[in-house]
Order: sequence, then structure tokens, then C-alpha cells
Amino acid sequence: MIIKINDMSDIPIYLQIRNQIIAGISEGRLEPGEQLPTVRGLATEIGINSMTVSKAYQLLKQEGYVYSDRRNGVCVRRDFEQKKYLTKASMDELKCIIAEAKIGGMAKADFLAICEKIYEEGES
Amino acid sequence: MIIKINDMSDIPIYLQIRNQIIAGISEGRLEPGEQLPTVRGLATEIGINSMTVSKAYQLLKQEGYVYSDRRNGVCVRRDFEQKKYLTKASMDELKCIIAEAKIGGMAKADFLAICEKIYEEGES
DNA sequence: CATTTGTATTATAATTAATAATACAAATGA
DNA sequence: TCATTTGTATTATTAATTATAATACAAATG
Repeated sequence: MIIKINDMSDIPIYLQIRNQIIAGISEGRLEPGEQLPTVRGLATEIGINSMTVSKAYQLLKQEGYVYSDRRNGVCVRRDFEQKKYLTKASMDELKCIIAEAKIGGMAKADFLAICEKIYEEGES
Repeated sequence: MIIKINDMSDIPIYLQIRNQIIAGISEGRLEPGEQLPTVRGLATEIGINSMTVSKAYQLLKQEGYVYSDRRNGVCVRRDFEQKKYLTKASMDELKCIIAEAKIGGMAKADFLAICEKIYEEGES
């Protein structure tokens, strides 16, 4: 699992890590049960502090994407909670994105096509 | 234009303001050429500092949603830049939202239905 | 020419993000 | 048994962001 940090981004490092791991799980590059890089290993690899990686992992754990035990490190969960609805945060962000798209003149069909393409990307 | 601030939100106040104004424009509650609340007026109304409102307005201005002159205040633009594509920021957020939805087991059709509903909401 | 508008300036406080240096608990394998 | 590796906890510090505060300025209008 290769994590790439963008120093120019306004997104905090720990969130960039979180987001990329979620993307990895979604695209099947990270399989259920697979161990994530160790906290110290990843921190060294991308040249940041261990606690920043730990913060990302704890968030992922809290959100139900991974679990951890002392010896086997942090691993991708095997049984993801099946949800019928998007989180409130996702809904709010989605509304914002769609509002901007509408103001920019993007047709509904075009927006849906983009979503469809993203959804199908890296389908396993 | 009524702006409602959520103090418990982790989204900065100036972004909450920005987002709600974009939503207002998108839904037609704010019409092209219409003047936004004055910086001081809105600040007083929602009980925050003027500079926080100013920061939101400057962001909206920079993004091309509004313009300002000294006497007429800040107004909604009449000629929005028509864009074929989403911004990189929107694409990244959208990818993240879709990744989370997929992991949660949401079918593509269900996700698209949500997007469609949001797009059509408050259509003028 | 006073008033209202956005904007600029400067200072400060509060919160968040990131780093740094250790230490601890648990489990494993040699 | 015991050193090693794992995540985690602790404490301190720095940097950056967010928000407030108090003024001041420029422009336009009535």
C-alpha cells in the first residue's frame, strides 16, 4: 500500500492517509484481513511523525474500517457494516458538490455519468 | 437569506457561510444580481465577527460566485463561468464519498438515485 | 458631507495539526 | 525466558488555522 502525501494540499496529513486507505479498500487494492503498514514503518516511509499515522489509523478504527491487535498490527476489517444511507457528513458534502456543479451549468446527466464512472473505477 | 451556524460542526464558520450561500444560489433562493447581507449586518445577526463574514465573501468572490463594489455591497454574479468539469477538489471529495458508500454496500443505482434527488431538489 | 459599503491592518486568543521523545502493554518467536 | 515488534499513551512544544477585537481607510451615495 503506497501512500502519497501532498504537502501543498489543505487537507491535513492524517486525513490524506485515511482517505487513501479507504480508497484502497474500496478499489480492492487492500483486501479484507490484510495488514496495513505499521505505524512506525509508514511514518518513516513518508517522512512524517508516527503519531500522525496513528491518528489516521485510530480514525479508521473508530469509523469501522480497520481493527487492531498488539501483535498483528492494524488490519482491514472483514465484515464491514452494511449501511443503507450515506452519513450526514457525506450528504452535506455531496449537496455542496452538486450545488457547485449546477451553478457551473453541468447537466444532471453529466454529473451522474461522472459518478457512475467513479463508482465503476477499480471494480473488483 | 438566512444563514444558520452550527457551533458543534467541525466545519469552520466562514466555510459554513460560503456553503450556504452557494446552496442558496443553486436553489434559486438567491437570484443573480441580488445583494447578499452586508458584512456587518450578517455578523451581527448571527453573532460573530465581521471579519469572519468578510473571509467567506472574499472566498466566494475569488471563486467567482459573487462580486462587490463599495456602495452596493456584495452581489450574486449574473454570469457564472460555465464549466465542463468538476474542480479537482470536488472530484477528490466525490471519490471519497463514493468509496465510503461502496464499502458500506450501497449499490451504484442507489447512490445515483440519491444524487439525482439532490440535483432536482429546489429546482427552479 | 455624513453615512454605508467592503476592505486593510494589527494584535491576540483559541483550536487544531504536527512533531518530538519516551514509555507501556501485549504478543510472538528465538 | 526474553528481546523484538506491535499499537497506544503521555507530555511537551511548535506551527498553522480560525476567530475575535478594535480601528482605519477608500469609495460611492443621497
